[in-house]
Amino acid sequence: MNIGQASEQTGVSAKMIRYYESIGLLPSAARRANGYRDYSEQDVAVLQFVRRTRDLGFSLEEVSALLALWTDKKRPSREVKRLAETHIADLERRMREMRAVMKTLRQLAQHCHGDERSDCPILDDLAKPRAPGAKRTRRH
Amino acid sequence: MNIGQASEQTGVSAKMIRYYESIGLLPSAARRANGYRDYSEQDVAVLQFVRRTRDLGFSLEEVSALLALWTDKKRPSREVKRLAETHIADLERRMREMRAVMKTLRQLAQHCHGDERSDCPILDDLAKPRAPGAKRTRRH
DNA sequence: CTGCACCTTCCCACAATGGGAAGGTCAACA
DNA sequence: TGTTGACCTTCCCATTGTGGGAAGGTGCAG
Repeated sequence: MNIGQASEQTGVSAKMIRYYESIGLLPSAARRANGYRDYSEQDVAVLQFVRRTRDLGFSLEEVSALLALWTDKKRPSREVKRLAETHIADLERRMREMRAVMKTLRQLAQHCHGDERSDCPILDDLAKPRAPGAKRTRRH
Repeated sequence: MNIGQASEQTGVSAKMIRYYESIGLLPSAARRANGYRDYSEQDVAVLQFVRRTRDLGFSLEEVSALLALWTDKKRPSREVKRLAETHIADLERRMREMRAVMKTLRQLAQHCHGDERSDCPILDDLAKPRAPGAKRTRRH
């Protein structure tokens, strides 16, 4: 089947399918005489695997590792579990950070009257030097 | 003061200060005879404002809007509050998504025995077509 | 044969940030 | 005085995923 059909069946855009192939996440697709990529049901299954793991927030690098584990019939399930748990821990850390930020923001918003008047505790507070312990955390 | 001092006092890297200036988030800094940027206490206050709003997860675009509201003495506080609340709602949405994903992942991890054996329900499950209602949500 | 929908590759853009090269400047110290 | 090292300057490149679009080939339906 053409890349368009494969895209439709998996929810992965044609653009991304080509990109995944170009970076080596996926093996080179079979080609037909006219140069069009040709996808089998097997290929579609792999794309669905990628789609699903991406939906769960795994990075392409992690997807790649999971894919390798998936196709390696002899790997121990321990590795898979470790990957999943690392990812869960990461999500937990990010959620803790977000909770703290939301708490601050809610407090700020609560004290802002939000009307025609121009004095606004939110802005006053934002202008202060940063809170102790605030970190340069990169969200991904 | 030099950009290095300004960076140290605000926690914004010199690289980023120059970048913020280049994209127009900050006005062009004053220059000394030798071409070095020269920062006043006022400038440092603005940088601290930026730093703090960034820490709270506002995008540069949102920071830009907040900065404009901050320096416009006549703006109604309603606008600021709306921006903050939009941001809070966005964080809440993302946290809901993350919670759902974590629930799925925890269930998967729980059923994976995680030992030497190779059969692994995580991978089996990931290989299935995506769950109904799964969306292509962009995290930022 | 024409038109349209598809495919191909290639380059550009985004958000924010860091890395580093190549070169100018300044202060301190021998 | 000269050198050294810590600054500063601009400029380009990489990152992570994704989309947009150009320029050109293909295939099918009317």
